[in-house]
Amino acid sequence: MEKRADQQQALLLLYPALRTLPASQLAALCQAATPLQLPTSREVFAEGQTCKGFPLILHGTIKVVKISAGGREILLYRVPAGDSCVITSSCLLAGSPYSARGIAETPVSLLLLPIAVFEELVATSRPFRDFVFRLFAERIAELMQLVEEVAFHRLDQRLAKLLLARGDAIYCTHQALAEELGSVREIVSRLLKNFAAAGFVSLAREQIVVVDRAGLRQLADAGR
Amino acid sequence: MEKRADQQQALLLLYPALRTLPASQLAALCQAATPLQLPTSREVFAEGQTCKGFPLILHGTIKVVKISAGGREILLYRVPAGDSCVITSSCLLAGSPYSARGIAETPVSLLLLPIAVFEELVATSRPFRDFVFRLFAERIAELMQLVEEVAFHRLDQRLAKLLLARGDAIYCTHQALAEELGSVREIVSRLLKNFAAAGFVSLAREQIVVVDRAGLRQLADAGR
DNA sequence: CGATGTATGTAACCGTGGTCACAGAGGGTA
DNA sequence: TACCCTCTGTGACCACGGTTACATACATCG
Repeated sequence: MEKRADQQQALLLLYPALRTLPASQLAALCQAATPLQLPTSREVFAEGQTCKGFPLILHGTIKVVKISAGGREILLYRVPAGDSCVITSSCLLAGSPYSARGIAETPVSLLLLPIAVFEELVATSRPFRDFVFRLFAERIAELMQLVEEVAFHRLDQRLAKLLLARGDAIYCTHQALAEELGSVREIVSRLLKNFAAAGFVSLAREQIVVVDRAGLRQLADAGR
Repeated sequence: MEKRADQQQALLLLYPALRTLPASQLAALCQAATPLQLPTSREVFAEGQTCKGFPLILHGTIKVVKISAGGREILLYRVPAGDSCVITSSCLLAGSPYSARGIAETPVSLLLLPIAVFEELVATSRPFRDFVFRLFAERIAELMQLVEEVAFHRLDQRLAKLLLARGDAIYCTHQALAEELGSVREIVSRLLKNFAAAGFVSLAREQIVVVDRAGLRQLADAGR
């Protein structure tokens, strides 16, 4: 099978933790895993749902969000290729249901490892175990940081930081930025207008160009 | 050593995950661990610090908080006896520094496991591994919930929820409640006054008695 | 070309919650 | 008793950000 061999290659490139596995175990793993393709905007998992396996993401990114009663949305974190969605791991390991929604931000292809396979890997492979722990640790640190920002930082600072993290030319709608921040479109538009007036960015339809990174940086870091 | 035997007893009671260890390994573990006593308000770890070991808490509770530039504080979670501070685990496993502060809320006694011992336990003991994973999973779920609440819920709702979780008679200052919520004393006082006016609670110095749980509940759950 | 849908600009309005500045009140100690 | 310290009450004030309600711009498609 050409296809399957390619898949193994891709897997090893993205997940160095799997490189130390004996070839037989790797083959067994690929055998047992379910490959899945998800279109953009497809819901990967819903809040309150129990979970089916441990996903290894090969292409694309998944966003994990909380949605408020009023329909507002906030991004908790992203899961890019090479990572796995720890919220899923959470469920696997604690047996608790999901507490957020996962949505494919791009077309996504992933391998879904059955729970039994996952548990065996964690038990037998030190690199894989380290990989999983590291994922947990990073998510926890990110989430703690997010709590601090939501609780203590003004929206303009959070928006500035978001823009800085996105590179110099950002192609997305104000609505999308608002959802990432847990706010609403009008406010993001207003703040962006201020940024433009201050010469930090220039605006066009579905496009924000960062002109003065230093200025934005200073705003984002004000009072820390 | 009487003392050491007692310690092992306490450990097994609080940490069922350790019960399956062979006696020899358990003894070695207790041998290698450093017992620590911390007074109330002692800082257990600071933000940005790298970490010394994996703590098993025998008595008391530790609170983990973020502190804003302006000195305001928000509680991320508590670590009671029988748990371990996963933020520490995080650091252990990811090698990253702490991203929050830990403070003893009561007098605390704990055993600090050296990293090597912790890693061996995780590698060899399925119950211990499950225990650690479960801690991670629970913290992540809690933190996601916290993000949602801070981002989308009004302070009166969050305060109501906090009171409900604390039982019928709550002995603490408004300042302490404010710090738990990431707010300030004046606002908590104002909201409590409203609660009292609505007949939900009765107030005295360092004391809040919940009179109408149903009323508080309804407020806390409004719009979900 | 006009029509429709999506993204953006923008103004008026106001509720929540944070800041500041005090005034009392309760409780312990000299 | 007088003193002091902590906790609480309270009012004025205001900034941030969310809501509502439109008006425009821009793009795609029939």
